[in-house]
Amino acid sequence: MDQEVHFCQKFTNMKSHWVKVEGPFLPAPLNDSNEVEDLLVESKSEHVLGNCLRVQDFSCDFGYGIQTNGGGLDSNSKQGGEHELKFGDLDQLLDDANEVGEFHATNNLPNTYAEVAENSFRQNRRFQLGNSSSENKSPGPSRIDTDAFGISELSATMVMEAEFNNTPVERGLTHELSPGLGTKGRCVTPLEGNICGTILDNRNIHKFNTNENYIENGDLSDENVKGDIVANELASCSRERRLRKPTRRYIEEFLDSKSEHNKGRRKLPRKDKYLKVMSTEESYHIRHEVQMMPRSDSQCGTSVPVQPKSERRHPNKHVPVSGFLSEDESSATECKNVYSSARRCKKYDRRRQKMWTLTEVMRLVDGIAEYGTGRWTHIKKHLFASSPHRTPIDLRDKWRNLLRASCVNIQNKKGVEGKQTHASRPLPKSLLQRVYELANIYPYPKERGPKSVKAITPPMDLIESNSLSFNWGRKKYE
DNA sequence: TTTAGGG
DNA sequence: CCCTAAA
Repeated sequence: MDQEVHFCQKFTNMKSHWVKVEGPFLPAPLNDSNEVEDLLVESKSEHVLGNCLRVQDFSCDFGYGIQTNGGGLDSNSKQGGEHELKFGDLDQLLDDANEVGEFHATNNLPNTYAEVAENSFRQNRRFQLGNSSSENKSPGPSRIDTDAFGISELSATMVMEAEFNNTPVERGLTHELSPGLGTKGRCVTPLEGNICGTILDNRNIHKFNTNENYIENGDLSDENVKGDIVANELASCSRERRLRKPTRRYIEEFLDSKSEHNKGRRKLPRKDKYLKVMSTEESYHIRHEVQMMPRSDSQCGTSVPVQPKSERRHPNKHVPVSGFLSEDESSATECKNVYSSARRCKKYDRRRQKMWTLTEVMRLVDGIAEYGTGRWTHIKKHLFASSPHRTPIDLRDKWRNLLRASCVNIQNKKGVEGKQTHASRPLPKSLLQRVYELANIYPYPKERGPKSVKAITPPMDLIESNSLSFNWGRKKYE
C-alpha cells in the first residue's frame, strides 16, 4: 500500500513537474492501474481505462517514450527535411543519455528527463513545435504542465495531439494495449499516448498517417480489422524503433576506423534489457541494421571482443597489449594500431609478413642462450613481451631458420641436410656463429640429440669471423 | 596448452 | 607463417 501511494504521488508530481520527481519509479500492482489512469486522465471522462493496460508496460517503456515522443511530435507538426535533422539530434541526445547508463524507467528517471529536456532546450533550439501545436490543440485542463522545456513539453503535446486527432495511432494503440475494450475502444489516455510515443518515430508516424488515409478512404470498414492492421503496424514499428540509429560516437568511431584507428569496439544496438526481449525477428532486424551501419567490422555480425593479435594462437594467455615501446620497433607502434582491431587483423597482418629485425634476432638468440630451445613460451614471455606479433611459434620458426642460415644441419625426414639459404637480409656472421654455438649447446630439435649437431663443423667464414662485431650479451663464450 | 614438424 | 599431431 505504501508503494501505491508512493507511486501515485510520484506520478502526480510527474504530471506537474516532470523534472522534479525523485526516487525510483516503481511499478504498481495491476489493480492499481485504474488509479494511475485516473490521475493521468483527470477530466477526460470519455477515456476509458483498459484494465489490461499494465503499469508495468508503461514503466517499462517509459524510458524511450521520451525519445520517440519528440519524433512523433516532430512528424505531426512539421514537414520538410528538417525532420531528420531534428529527430536525429533528439535521438542523439537520448542516446547520449542512454549511454550515461541511467536511462531506465525505474532508475533516476527525473534526472534523465531533466537532463534531456535541458539539453534539448540548449541544443535543439527549434523545438517550437511543442509550443505551437499545444497552443492550438491543447485541451487545457488535462494538459500536463511542463516546467521543463523540451522533452516533457513534447511528450505532453504529443499525447494531446493523439487524443484530439483521434488518429489511427491511438486506435491501434487502443486495440493493441487494451483489447478488452472491444469496439468502443477509444481508450486514449496520456498514458497510452506515452506508450504510443514509445514506439513511434518519424517513419512510424508516417506509416500511421498513411494507414490513416487508407482507413479513411473506406478500404477497411471493420474497426477491429483496422485496429489489427494498425496494431500490426505498430508492432512492426515497435520493432523498428528498437533499432538504434548510429550515434555520433558510432560515426566517430567509424571515421576513426577509416583512419586506421579503429577501436574494434562494438556497442550493441540496445541495452541488455532490450536484447533480452528481442525476438529472432528483431535480432534479425538489428543484425541487418548493424550490417548496414558503416562499420568496418560489421561483417562480424555479433559482438566480438577485441583480442590482441599476439594471442591469435593462444588466446588465453595474458600479454600486455598496450604500451609497446620496445626499443627496436617501428613494429611496436604499428602493432597497437594494426592488432587492436578484432578480426580484421587476423588475416590482415599475417598476410603481411613481419620481418625480423636484427634486434629481435639478437634477443631471440639471447633468450635461447638463457633458456635453451624448446622453451619458446618462456622466451616469448620474458624477452618478447613487448612484441605482441611474435608468438612462441614464431620464435621457434625463426630459430629454425637461423639454424639453417648458420649451416647447422637440420636433418629432415629424408636425412638430407639443410642448406644455407641466402636470406634477403643477411645476418651478421657473428650472429650466425653464435647461432651455431648455441645450436651445439641447445640442439634443436631436441630429440635428435647433440651428436648430429656436434659433428658439424661450422663454415670457414663463420670461424674466421670472430665476435668482434657482435656483442654476445650475457652469455660467455670461449 | 605447448611444442615439434611439415608445408 | 600456417596447420596439425603429439606430449
